[in-house]
Amino acid sequence: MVETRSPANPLFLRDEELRQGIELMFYAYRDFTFESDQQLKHYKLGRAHHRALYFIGRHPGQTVGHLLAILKVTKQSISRVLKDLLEQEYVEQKSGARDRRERRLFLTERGEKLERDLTDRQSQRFARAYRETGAEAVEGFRKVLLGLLDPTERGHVDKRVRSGGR
Amino acid sequence: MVETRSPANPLFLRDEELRQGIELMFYAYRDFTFESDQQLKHYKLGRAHHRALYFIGRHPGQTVGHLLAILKVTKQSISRVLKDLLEQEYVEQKSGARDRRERRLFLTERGEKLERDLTDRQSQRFARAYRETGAEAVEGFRKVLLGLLDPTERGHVDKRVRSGGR
DNA sequence: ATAAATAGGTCAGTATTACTGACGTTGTCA
DNA sequence: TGACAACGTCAGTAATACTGACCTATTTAT
Repeated sequence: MVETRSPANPLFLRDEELRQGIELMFYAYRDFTFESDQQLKHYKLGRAHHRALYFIGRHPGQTVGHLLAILKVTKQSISRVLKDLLEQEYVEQKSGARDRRERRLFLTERGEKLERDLTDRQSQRFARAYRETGAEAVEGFRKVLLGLLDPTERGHVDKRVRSGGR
Repeated sequence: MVETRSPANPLFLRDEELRQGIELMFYAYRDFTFESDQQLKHYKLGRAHHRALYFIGRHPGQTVGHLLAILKVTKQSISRVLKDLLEQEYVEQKSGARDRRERRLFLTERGEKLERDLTDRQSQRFARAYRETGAEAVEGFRKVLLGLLDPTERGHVDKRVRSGGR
């Protein structure tokens, strides 16, 4: 390792630069999730519930399968979370009009309120960061995050994100 | 909710913009962790082991307490991970020269090799994203990530990251 | 010299998230 | 009617992380 850390080595900057990115990503995600995780405790819910609430709110009427594809977890894993959210009436299901096997997911009023309560903290964090760094930095931020995605995912995510959820 | 989504509402862009950031962050982190998580299975280790290996490699000789402050977990939580890494001789401890209560942590040769193996995938992902988006975007990316940190953390993290681990 | 504080470890119990594999129901479609 | 798809569920397991209590070794302040 010593040689790749030598300032004389042209690989130094590159490796160092990449590691700085990795680390910043870790630290930012750590702090980004912290506040809403705290908030979730009051409701006796976990981070997985927030994720589900968020994406159901973002893509109202999506199917369970679509949610699974976004979160990349198993259906056994989401089923517990969804069960909790349905029981506590944060989420409701309607069977698909065209294909009645599908269960399309929607937030209830109550669910929308909870989702906002949880996401607001994260939004405020982003608002602060955006305000402090400016539009140009934000544009770079978005570009790099998109670049970090799996190439196969990039198209879907870009479309999903840009369309504002619909 | 409808009113905040109206294009006529000046809050529309803002809220939408913030949510796009939140989502991109989720998607990027999801993909960012996936590959090394797969790799970790071969070694029968988990993501927490990678995190410990990474930061021990990054800050050789740091104390257990320092590692805890970085990862923000409890000592009971890190102890299992550290025990595994010590047993499998990826990490070694040396008691502090000045304060012998401290156990300073170092990667072994073996540990460095494993750490590189795991982190390389993530570095390559960053390298690709950086290459595709350019230096200006990368600068913005870093700025925004720093801005997302807890204000109390920002100083420490910035210093840690910029100093290249030492 | 001794008491308090610090660094670290450990035991016990619990919760959350997530996994694999198997099986069942309902509904679509050829 | 039979294959397949969307979804749910049962059972078992694993990883991560938590709280709380208690212990040792060592440093530091009185």
